[in-house]
Amino acid sequence: MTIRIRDVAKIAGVSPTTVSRFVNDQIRLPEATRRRIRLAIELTGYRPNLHARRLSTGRSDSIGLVIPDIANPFFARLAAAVEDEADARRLELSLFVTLNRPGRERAYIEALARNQVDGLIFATNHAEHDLLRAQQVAPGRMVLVDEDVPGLPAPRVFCDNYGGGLLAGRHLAALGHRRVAYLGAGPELMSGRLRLAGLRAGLAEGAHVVEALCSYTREGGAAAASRLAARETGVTAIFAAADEVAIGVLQVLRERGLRVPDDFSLVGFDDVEPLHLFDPPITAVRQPIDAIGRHAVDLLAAPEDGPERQGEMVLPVELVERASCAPVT
Amino acid sequence: MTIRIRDVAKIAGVSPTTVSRFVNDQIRLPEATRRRIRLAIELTGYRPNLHARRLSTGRSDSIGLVIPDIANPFFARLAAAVEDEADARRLELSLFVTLNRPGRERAYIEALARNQVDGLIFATNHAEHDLLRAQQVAPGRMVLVDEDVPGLPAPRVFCDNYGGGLLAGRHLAALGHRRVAYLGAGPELMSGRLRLAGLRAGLAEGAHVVEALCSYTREGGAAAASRLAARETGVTAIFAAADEVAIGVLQVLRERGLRVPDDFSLVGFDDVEPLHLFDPPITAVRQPIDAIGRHAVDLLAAPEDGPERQGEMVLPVELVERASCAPVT
DNA sequence: TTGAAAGCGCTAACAG
DNA sequence: CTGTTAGCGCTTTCAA
Repeated sequence: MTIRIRDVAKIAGVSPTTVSRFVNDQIRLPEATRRRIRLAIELTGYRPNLHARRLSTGRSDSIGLVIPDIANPFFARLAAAVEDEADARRLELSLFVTLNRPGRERAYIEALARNQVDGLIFATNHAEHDLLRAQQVAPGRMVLVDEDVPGLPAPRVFCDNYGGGLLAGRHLAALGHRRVAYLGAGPELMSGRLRLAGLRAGLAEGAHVVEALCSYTREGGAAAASRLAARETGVTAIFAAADEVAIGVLQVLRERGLRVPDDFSLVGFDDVEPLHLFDPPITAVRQPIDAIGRHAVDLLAAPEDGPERQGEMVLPVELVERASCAPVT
Repeated sequence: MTIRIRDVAKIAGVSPTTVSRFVNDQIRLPEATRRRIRLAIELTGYRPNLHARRLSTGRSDSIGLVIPDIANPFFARLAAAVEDEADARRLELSLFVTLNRPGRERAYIEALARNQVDGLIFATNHAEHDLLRAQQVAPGRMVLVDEDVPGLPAPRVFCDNYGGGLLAGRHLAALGHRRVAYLGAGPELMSGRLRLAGLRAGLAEGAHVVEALCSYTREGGAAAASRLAARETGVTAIFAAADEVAIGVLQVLRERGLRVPDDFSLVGFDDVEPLHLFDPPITAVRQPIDAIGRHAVDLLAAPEDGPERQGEMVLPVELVERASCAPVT
């Protein structure tokens, strides 16, 4: 007992075509007819069947957001931005969580290929990119955010990773730090490569950086911090290349009775956690997450082959100074 | 130049029906036939068209999660749990964010009515429920979580709000607090009503609670704390009925040079933020967020009219003691 | 300006 | 066990 478009048409005394055009707002009708159709719709409680429309048009007016983990505040914020922009464009948003599993990443690209969604905003946090590169992705239907997948033909929206590292490095250098630890992703990830390079560039000539590579998670940060503590490195400051890493570091430091900034200075990256309420408030590089999300949706919704479909968009970061960095004594 | 099921069928020398059944895994075929079909699919790169399937079956194998705000860590965690369980059941997840706007809430219920999704997991944080009650919701297609909508015919999954308040109240009572502030939603919301009632019940006979009602947001918490500070209440402890509220409180307290727990004891609710790293580490009632999410999906996926389709599920909470509460001096 | 008719690609009765 | 046939409900070309 579903109401079909032809039921409405019959009642309104017009053809299904006319009702369809009316509903989709692509026809100008005499007021009398408008009223009759409107009435018929009201009367029957007619609701267009989305699946039928989608089959017919081949579009779904929906996009997918592919991220490693929605419980991670960084991606949650990104999702909020994407959702808001998508909603403004009347696009439905599907949430695709990968947990960094290649199988899931492939499945979601597959979903795109099946037209389950019209486009994909894709963020990945792991280095096994061969799987992705092998996939055929229709042009204009995918945009990469946060992290690069070399060779994948899609526009990109990143923050200024190098600039962020640079800001952190200079800040630490100004405080006199000459041995600093880098905790974050390795060079196989663009973000790791760039943040580290920026850090190096920002530090004083001849300064030394100790690398303790880890994933951008609390566990990763904690493990890296433990490894670091086990060695005699002479490090006086720590650059955690993600807030989650900083949290892991903080946990380990606290367990060992080490204090920030007295024993180590610390700077984070992302600035999405309530870092200002921590003990101590944490200095961090702030990512323009909202802008990243908005631009990504923009690119997906932009007219095919527009000029902005190409290339890479790099958004500026800023350093938010708080109380976790002190001059070296 | 899309590959249709009949192309595959032709190549494999069978009927479309057979291919359909094969693809949907609802037929046992001679190995030879299996191979021919598999080969044809491989050869053509055939991908079933989801929209066609959905139109044909009337199902979409997708559910929607309706929440106020995905950037709120509580809902982000809930989303993670829901996503995980949905994925395990091969259900697609649409993210519907309302920002507590009644218009959006209605739109998403509408999406359900249109079969855009098969079911809805619905969380709302505001009191204007008339709009919702007015909507017709097909039975078994919606489950309420986190907050109640009186009169809406759907199963419910909540945490033990009363029990949480009780735990907080007893804890504070044991420390000798006799004047405590409640910061959170008012009685129009089930959570507010129950958490407050629990708190009252947990406190000592004759203890006094000062209500400073506010939304479950940082801003709400900050505003309520400011109002509270402006009055001479003699309060020695604060029960923030959500982590976000506690964060707002902490901000205001810090600005005014007030200290926790020296000047005020503080207990939060949810325990989803990294409260253990705050200054000081915050005591809080912990919600079983993952369980809530899983059960919600369960209920949606459960066979129609199963026994568990009815009624209300209340999941236990626990008190996580940290350093934000001190005995009253 | 309006409508008839032909799909969109798949599934599921029903018949063989 | 396999295939034929008739839709699912909408959009859209094309003709009137």
